[in-house]
Amino acid sequence: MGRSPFCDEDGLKKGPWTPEEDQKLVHYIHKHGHRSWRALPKLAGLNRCGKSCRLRWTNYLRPDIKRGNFSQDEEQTILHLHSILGNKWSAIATHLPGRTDNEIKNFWNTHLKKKLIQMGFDPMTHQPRPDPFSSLPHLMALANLRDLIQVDHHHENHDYLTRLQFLRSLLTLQYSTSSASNYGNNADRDHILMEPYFSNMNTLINSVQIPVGENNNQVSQIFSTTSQPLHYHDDHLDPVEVPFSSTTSTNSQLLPSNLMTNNGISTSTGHDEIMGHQGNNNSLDFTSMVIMSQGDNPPDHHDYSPWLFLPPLSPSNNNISIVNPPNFLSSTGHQHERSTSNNSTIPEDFASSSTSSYGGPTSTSTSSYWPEIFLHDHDIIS
DNA sequence: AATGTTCTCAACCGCTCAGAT
DNA sequence: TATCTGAGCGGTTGAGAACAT
Repeated sequence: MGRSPFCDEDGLKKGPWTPEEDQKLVHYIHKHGHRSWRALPKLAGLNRCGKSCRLRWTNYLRPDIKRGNFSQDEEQTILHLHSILGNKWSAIATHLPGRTDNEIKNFWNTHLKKKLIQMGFDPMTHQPRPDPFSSLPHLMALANLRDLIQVDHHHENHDYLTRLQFLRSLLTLQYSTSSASNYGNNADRDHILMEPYFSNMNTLINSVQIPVGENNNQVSQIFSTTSQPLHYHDDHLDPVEVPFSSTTSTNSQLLPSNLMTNNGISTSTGHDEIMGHQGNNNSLDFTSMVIMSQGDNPPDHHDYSPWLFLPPLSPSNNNISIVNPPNFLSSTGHQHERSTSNNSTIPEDFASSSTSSYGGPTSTSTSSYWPEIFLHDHDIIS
């Protein structure tokens, strides 16, 4: 591990230490101590800089260094101290005899941070993440999500069940990307994007109100088999609203590259954007995915917020459609009227079934600033 | 078995700060 | 007081190990 050997411009060696170098360093320090790290290498016969010698000694060669895995007690101590001190690794290390700041830092970055995230805590604040739905548009930007969502619906009370199913799909996605730790590929990126959801899974689940007296078997059924796909049965599932709050126009950066083409359409609603392919017939084709965000409502317009529809979730219908609010601005600034959308940003079969929801929040919406996501009962995977 | 991907952690880099001059 | 110097700290890197396909 570490770096390959090479020398700096002064001809001093860098990279991994050899056993011979270690021996020289240990021997010298045992005999003379290390009053001056700068002078030490020359005196010890090492072709290294003093800084490198100090690091090697303090992080590896020091006789009181403890090796091996961190114990449960040590782990708890690190978590506790980190919640108080933050990334003050040297300060934390003073409470863990035999452990170096570097070792603790590495342990934090490779284990404890992930652990906290998976438990639903912010690794920096150690607090549960607030507003679990706040980044839902980011979630929707993941094209593959649809392919991961499996619905098992047997119950008429589909509101909370659908929400749970939605969360269940998140779990699936989390499992599929949880091994990613770097930022270098799409899977990693997806995991990073999804992390707010993953990290908040418990909060998300707890946020779903299960009606008193409901049969919790439904719930346990959804979550009991996180590695098994659920199966979809019901043909008629009413829309369910999933609120989420505002995002910024940088959302477009989160879109899959296949939507960032010249055919891509960006409808700007002040701060927010919707992206999708321009398909045949000048219609928006969101068969791949759709990103949706909460738009501001300028005072002179009724509602600029686009509405995202996750339509017909069925094996026979793979479309994800976008339906515009009464008025919205295109990327060119042209204002579109609801009435001019015949040809057609609104799928005909969809428009009729969801007209009652246009033009503003429905009676069940909790906030006019919350666009609605309609999870329909045909789609989301076979 | 070969190849690709992810994880681990030793080591480096750049910066800050305290003490000396 | 201003400047210099060395030690230490936190963030980052990247080779090799471990794991997955």
